[in-house]
Amino acid sequence: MVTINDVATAAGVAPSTVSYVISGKRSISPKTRRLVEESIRKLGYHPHAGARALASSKTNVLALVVPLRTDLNVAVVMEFVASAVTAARAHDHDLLLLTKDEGPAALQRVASSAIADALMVMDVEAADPRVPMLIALDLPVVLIGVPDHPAGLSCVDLDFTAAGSACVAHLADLGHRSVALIGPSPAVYRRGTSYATRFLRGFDDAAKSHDIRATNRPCAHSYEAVSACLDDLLTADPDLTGLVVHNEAVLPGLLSDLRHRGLRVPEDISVVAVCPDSMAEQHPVRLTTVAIPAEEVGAQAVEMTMRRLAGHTTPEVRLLGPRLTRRDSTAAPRT
Amino acid sequence: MVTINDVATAAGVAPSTVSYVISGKRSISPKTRRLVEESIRKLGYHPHAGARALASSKTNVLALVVPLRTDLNVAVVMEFVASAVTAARAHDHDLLLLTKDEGPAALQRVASSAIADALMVMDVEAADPRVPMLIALDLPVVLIGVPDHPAGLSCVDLDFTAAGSACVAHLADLGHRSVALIGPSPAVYRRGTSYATRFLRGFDDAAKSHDIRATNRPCAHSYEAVSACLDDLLTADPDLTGLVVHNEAVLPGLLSDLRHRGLRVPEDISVVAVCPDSMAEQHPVRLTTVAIPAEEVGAQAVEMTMRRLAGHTTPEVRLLGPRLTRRDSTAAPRT
DNA sequence: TGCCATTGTCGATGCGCTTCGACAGCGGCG
DNA sequence: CGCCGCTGTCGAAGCGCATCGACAATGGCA
Repeated sequence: MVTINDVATAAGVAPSTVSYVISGKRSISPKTRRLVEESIRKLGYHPHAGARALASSKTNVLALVVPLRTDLNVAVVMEFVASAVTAARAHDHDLLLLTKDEGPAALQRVASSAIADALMVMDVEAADPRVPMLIALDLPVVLIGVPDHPAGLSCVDLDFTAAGSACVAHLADLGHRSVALIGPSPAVYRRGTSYATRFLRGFDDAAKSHDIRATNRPCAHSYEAVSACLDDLLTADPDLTGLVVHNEAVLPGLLSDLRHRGLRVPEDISVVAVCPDSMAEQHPVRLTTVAIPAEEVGAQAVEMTMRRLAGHTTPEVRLLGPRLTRRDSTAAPRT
Repeated sequence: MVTINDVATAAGVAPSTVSYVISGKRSISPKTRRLVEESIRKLGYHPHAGARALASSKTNVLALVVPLRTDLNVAVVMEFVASAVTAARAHDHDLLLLTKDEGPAALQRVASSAIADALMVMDVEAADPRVPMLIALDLPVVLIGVPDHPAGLSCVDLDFTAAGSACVAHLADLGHRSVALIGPSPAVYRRGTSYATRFLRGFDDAAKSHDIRATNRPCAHSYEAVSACLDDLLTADPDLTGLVVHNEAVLPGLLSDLRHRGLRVPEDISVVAVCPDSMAEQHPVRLTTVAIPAEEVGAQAVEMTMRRLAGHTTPEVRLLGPRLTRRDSTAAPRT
């Protein structure tokens, strides 16, 4: 293994000088800098991460806690993770992956073992048991999602309330008078995942203010569940002309079932989906969507984390404005 | 921060004794052990990861390199990652996530900074530029996928050749005489991803040995591509009765399009999909599948890695046998 | 009873790095 | 010309732990 001493010897300087060349924390003459940098390159020197962590109390590692369950969109999680990793690397940090399954204890462990410099936590529930622990932790923490009591924690998320409203507003503007929300699986609501509730609130509020009929129904992933869900909604209101789908996993089944029932999209029924833009084009009808900006959320989360690490201590809550893209799955209802 | 010294003082022993209690590398009297363990618990002691890494040259971290591209199934990658994280934790290791985008240099960096004890690399191409570098690395390395020249590296993967054969055999056994393979997107082949080629080989071999007509065609993700692909295949052979789909992303579009054409599954055409079992039930017709055992591959990869870390130096290549589950999308062709 | 092997514990050392105080050299100023 | 304040470099200390050799205490055996 190549150490800082090897580099120092090769360059004919003291080890501390090499350290200062690398960190830039003291001024170095151009000549010395060149000498040292050359030796580093020539020897292929990389500082030992453990030694560095020990001496400086910084690991240059960010820990990310992700949910593993499958009743929640895998593609979104993956997109988020990808973007977080990339953003972290851009700030010269690595990404350690933890799972929600490990519970609060894992967070303790990571914090007190000095494995990571900061925590990012996905899939935060309204009354998440991890929140009080995270607050006590005295590491920078950024939540993806917004719990009921974020206290001193930073949060970032799509503004789901606004997203719910945007979907309804779009349909209302097209002239629809009766719409339904097909929500996440019942398990998501049961868990108290806050985005589901927030979206529903936005949906209901907008329906009220636009004075249109609105119902909603959670829906599990299986084809049977989707089919039953549609049965319910269409029976309850045969005049239903607009569907808001806040559940990416059911989209294929749903569209297929609609066609099977002889309902054309968008002629007979309009569909607005809440999903990543990348999914919009994978269906026979290009979907009008409110995008889930997983990539942007990931980048923002990292950026907020880096700000905290840089000393900005005031927590922030960032809610990203929804972006609705009209494609081919929505139209004015037939009169 | 609580250090080993604090624990030692609290327990009235030397720091080294505490260390030995934790590592179990020397015998300790029951009395002392109890005393120390109690102090550890009481103080909430967790060894400092950096210090430990420095002193022992072990990080208890596994690095996993994943592909970020989206032309390859995200769900499979995610499932794999999830299983790897879980398995790693079961062995008291953490998982560091790297992306394929960072290229070979990132592997160098991780190795020579002693950030991780071993590397697991997904999405290995036939002539992957990372392979020679990995061989030179002198860290334990486990590849997910099989390159042309694995030299001294361990590999684990589904036996895609056998999987391709199994699909054809199943259709042939049902009485089909003409089948087609809808493969991954052209980009996957272009990249030289070995599983695509291996699957195709198994498919062709089995077709030959069962003496049935077989064609194949790569297919991109968009609905248009799927539709064009079906046009081609059905034009080329109107008597086509069996489809093998080695491309999870196109399944929804494909099934939808088949129905649109008036082709019923399985009455008019049988479909065998290669995908995770979890996807089989999400479609109107429950799909006969050869499972992509991402979870098992992840667990095996970690297990192989741990074996290497434990001193088993001989590399192994493990190919998991394919498992075909018959569901509702395959049947005998109408005569 | 005396010796040796075993068991259990302790101190000291060093892993590779960052960081702090010290200080030599130098130019600018009065 | 002499002093001061920079700039650039060095040496030493210490981060928290694992590990090695040393060694006291103990028990078994002759």
